[in-house]
Order: sequence, then C-alpha cells, then structure tokens
Amino acid sequence: MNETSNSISVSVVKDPVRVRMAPSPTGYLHIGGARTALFNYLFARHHNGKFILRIDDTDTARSTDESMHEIYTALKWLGLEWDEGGDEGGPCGTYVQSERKAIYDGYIAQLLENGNAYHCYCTPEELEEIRTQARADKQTRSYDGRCRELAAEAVDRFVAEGRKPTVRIKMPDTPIRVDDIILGSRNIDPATLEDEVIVRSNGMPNYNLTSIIDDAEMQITHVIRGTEHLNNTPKQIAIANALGLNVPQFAHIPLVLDSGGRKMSKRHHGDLVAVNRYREQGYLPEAMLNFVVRLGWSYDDKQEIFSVEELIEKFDLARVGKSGSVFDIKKLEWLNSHYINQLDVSARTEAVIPFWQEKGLLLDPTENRDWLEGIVEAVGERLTKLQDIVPQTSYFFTDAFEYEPKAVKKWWGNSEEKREKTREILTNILQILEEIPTFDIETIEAAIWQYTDENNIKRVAAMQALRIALTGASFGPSLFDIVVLLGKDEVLKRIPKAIEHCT
RNA sequence: GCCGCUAUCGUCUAGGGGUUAGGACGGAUGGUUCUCAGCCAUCAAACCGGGGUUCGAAUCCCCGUAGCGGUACCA
Repeated sequence: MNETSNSISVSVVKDPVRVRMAPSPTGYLHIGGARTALFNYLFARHHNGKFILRIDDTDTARSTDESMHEIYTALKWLGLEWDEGGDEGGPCGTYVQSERKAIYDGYIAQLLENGNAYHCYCTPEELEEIRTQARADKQTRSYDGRCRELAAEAVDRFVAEGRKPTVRIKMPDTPIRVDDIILGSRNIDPATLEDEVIVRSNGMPNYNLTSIIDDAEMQITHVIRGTEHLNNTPKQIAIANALGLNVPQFAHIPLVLDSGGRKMSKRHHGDLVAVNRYREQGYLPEAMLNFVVRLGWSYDDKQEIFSVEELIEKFDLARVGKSGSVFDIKKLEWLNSHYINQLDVSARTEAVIPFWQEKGLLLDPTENRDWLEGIVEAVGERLTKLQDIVPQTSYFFTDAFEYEPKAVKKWWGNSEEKREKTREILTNILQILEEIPTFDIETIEAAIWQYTDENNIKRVAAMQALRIALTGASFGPSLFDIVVLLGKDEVLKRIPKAIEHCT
C-alpha cells in the first residue's frame, strides 16, 4: 500500500493497537459519534487490536446514567462491541472517568509540585472581563496567565475571601509538534496557546487533563476522533509532556455536516442525529454502518455496499478525506432499502412484526405466520424503512381506512356519470368474485381481464377503482396479491361498502 | 476579533501534470406494468478565484476568497 506524502503510514505501527471511543454521556449517541465509534472499531479490528469504551463524564452536572445507557444501547445495536470498558470494566479498572478521580489527583499533585501547573483564583466574572478585553485588543489568548506568579499575600487574601481556585496548566514556550495521520504534521506556535484550566474550582478535573492521562493509562495507541478536537490536541500534548506521559498518534476525522454545511449537533438537530431514533424507525444497523462509513471514507470508485467484514478488511485511515461530509438521508434510505431487500421473506417478516404490534395492528404474531409472510412478500421492495410497513399494509388488518380523496377523484370519477360507471364496474367485479370457482391469483386475474377486455374497459381503470375500494389508496402491491391475501369474505364485504361510498 | 482546518456534479466520492474528469445517491425522460415501487435505457450535473512553475495544471507552489471548527471552571 502506498502512502501519501502528508500521511503517516498506519502500517508502521507495531505495538498492539488500542483505540478508544470516549463519549460524554450528556445525551444520546449521535450520527457523528457513531461514525467515530465505527472508525475506531474498524481500525482496531483491522489491526487485531482492542476497542475500548471510556466514559468521559467529568462534567458531572450534565452527565446522566440514562444517557450512558442510551449510548450503550445504540453501540450494541450497531454491533460495535467493545473489548474493554463501558459497563464491563477491564484491566484498567473502571473506564468511567468520574470514578477515576484518585488517579487524576495524583497527576495533578505532580503537576503542581513540578511547577507545570498553578492555582488560579480568578472568578468567572474576572475571566469574562479579561476575555472581553483581550478580544478588544485583538489578542490571540483570552487568558493572560496572571495567576502564574501570585504573591503569597494575594493568595491569602483570595483564600480569606473564600475563593476556590482552579488549576491551570503552564503552557510551554516552545513549539508543539502535532502529527496527525489524516491531516499531516505541523508545529503549533506556543504564543497561540493559553494556560488552560485543568481542574475546576470544585476539584473535578477537566477533559483535556483526564483524556490524555487516560489515553496513557489505558495505553491507547491511536486517538481517532472528530476534528472539533483538533485545537485540543496541542494542549493535551503539552500536558502529557509535562507529566512525562506517552502521547498517542492522532487521527482527526472530518465533521459530519447538515445540508447547510454546519456541524451536526444534538443541540441544533435534535432527533435527526440520534442513532436510536433511526433504530426505532426501522433502519437496519448494517445500513447505518454502511452509510456512516462512507462519510469521509471511500475504498475505490466502484464499491458502495460494504459488509462489516469487508470494512474490517478494507478500512484504512489513509483513505479518510480531510473535508466535512454532508449527511444525506436519501442515501441512507437507499442503503436501508437495499439491506431490507437482502433479507429473505421470513427474516423480513420477523423484522417487521414489532412495527405492526406497536401500532396495535397485530396482536398475536405467532398466528397466521404464512399470511403475514404473504403480505411481506406482496409488499416486496417497497420498504425504505421497516416502519413503512404500517402505512403500507394497515388495510390488511382493518377496513377502517379513509378513501384517499385525490385517488377517489381521479379513479372513481368526479361527475355523477363517471361515478355511475365506477359503481357498475365494481358491481360487476363483485359478481365475478362471488361466482369465481377458486379464489386464487390466476383464476381471478383471468376472470377480470376477460371482463375488462370483453367490455372494452381499460384495465387500469377497473383495477384502480377496485384498489381504492379495497385499500383506500391508488398505489401499492399487485392488486391480485391483495385480493387473495384479504380473502374472499373480506373482499366481498369491502366492495359493497365502497360502492356505497362511491356517490 | 483571534487560532485552526478545508475546498471535484445538489450530495457522498474516484482520480491527480496530458482523461470525453469516473462511479453512487438524488433529479429528469422513455420503456415494462393494474398503480406505486422496482427493473432496463437515456440525459442533465463538478475541478472556488487569481497568479505562478511547466510544452502542458483540476492536479504542484503562492496569494486571495468562501465555508466550517474552536475560542468555557463542556466534551
């Protein structure tokens, strides 16, 4: 495999690969998170490494157990099983950061001792002021490091005032080299870096500290994450350096964007980005994975459909692009219908049953299994998501449907003369079906074609009139399939009812 | 404001010093059919701009421009 000039060859890595997905449980797993998880998972599996799930919940105010479990559910649904971490733990003990505080405290003490960090007594208001001023002065930094060399009496005064300090890292004054597998390498001017808060005034450490510590503690070899973290990278490297910790390799993957080109986020896009909502609508995990992997990654100019096995074999960070990718639901739908159609009728029926049950259309799925499979068979390739089964087949379960006005107008007619003709056709068909010797597709089809052709009635006109009578709509599966599946009794009940409505 | 990243059809992308710039989704048209979907066929649709380098630039370099990301005691 060739390597491009600005990419670090992935194959150079010899250590057993260890990667991690580190969500913060402040909401559901979103599309971007799913893709990050997938890239990590594929990279790990491709290299026979470990995929670790760490919970970055140092923001205790916003983290919830509920969110954590939603993330687990979504990841498991996608089949992205982790080797260590999550709710199972592993060789590194707990992988939940809020439970690892003692570990961080040790490092913080070390930083304070060796002079690489210091207490900052500035209040949020003061900081806001400093920021505003810095911005007005067109400064690069928004904090000036004023607490670096606080006199002892100033500290005493602040303490006496009851101020609780934060801890800030002292940024180095030499350039920081950042190597990125996707974006290439560059040196960061230290003048652009400021002394970040690494411990809140309540004693809880912050992301930039805990993340890089745990990456080292958990022997993470590659950090694959979204580019929103790009600016955090030099900060984290600086912290690792100050602590003498190993720095993993980084790979920043481009953002997933909305149709307007903006980053997809829970805040702005709500359920549109929630993986679990897609599951609930009847998207298949295979489709979701296949969709999401192609956002920023491609294999060649031919292949669009990839099984997970193929992805594990073919995935390579070197083929991940640098620019953001727009989330296109049409493509997801196409992929989803593809995967639904891959299912055989029995499996598809199985998949669709919960959706019928959810709407109360189906009470006992163990009964009439053949009939249900017949319906699924008749629906054929018309499902883009499993949920579509409900609107597309509800008339099989109930005759309490509306006759769609537009369809009625077009096919039953909008004049008394035309309605009269429709009633006549329906009446004739009713009679044909009443008298038909065997109620099967071939016989019915032959009888109806004979009727239309002999009476010079357009097939489409008769069929559409009948379709509306039986289903309420002007579209759907083959009408002969529908007739047989409904059964003679039901058909013979629905036609007279339709004739009554056709006035 | 500051720091950073990015730039091929509407979208996902392939390609990458010399190509009719390829594929897929979506769109359009025609065919098949009882409708819809599907399937088949056909079509429209792109290298951000300007300078270099070069025989030759979409490709390499520089400069713009635009978009996006970050700029928290969030992650």
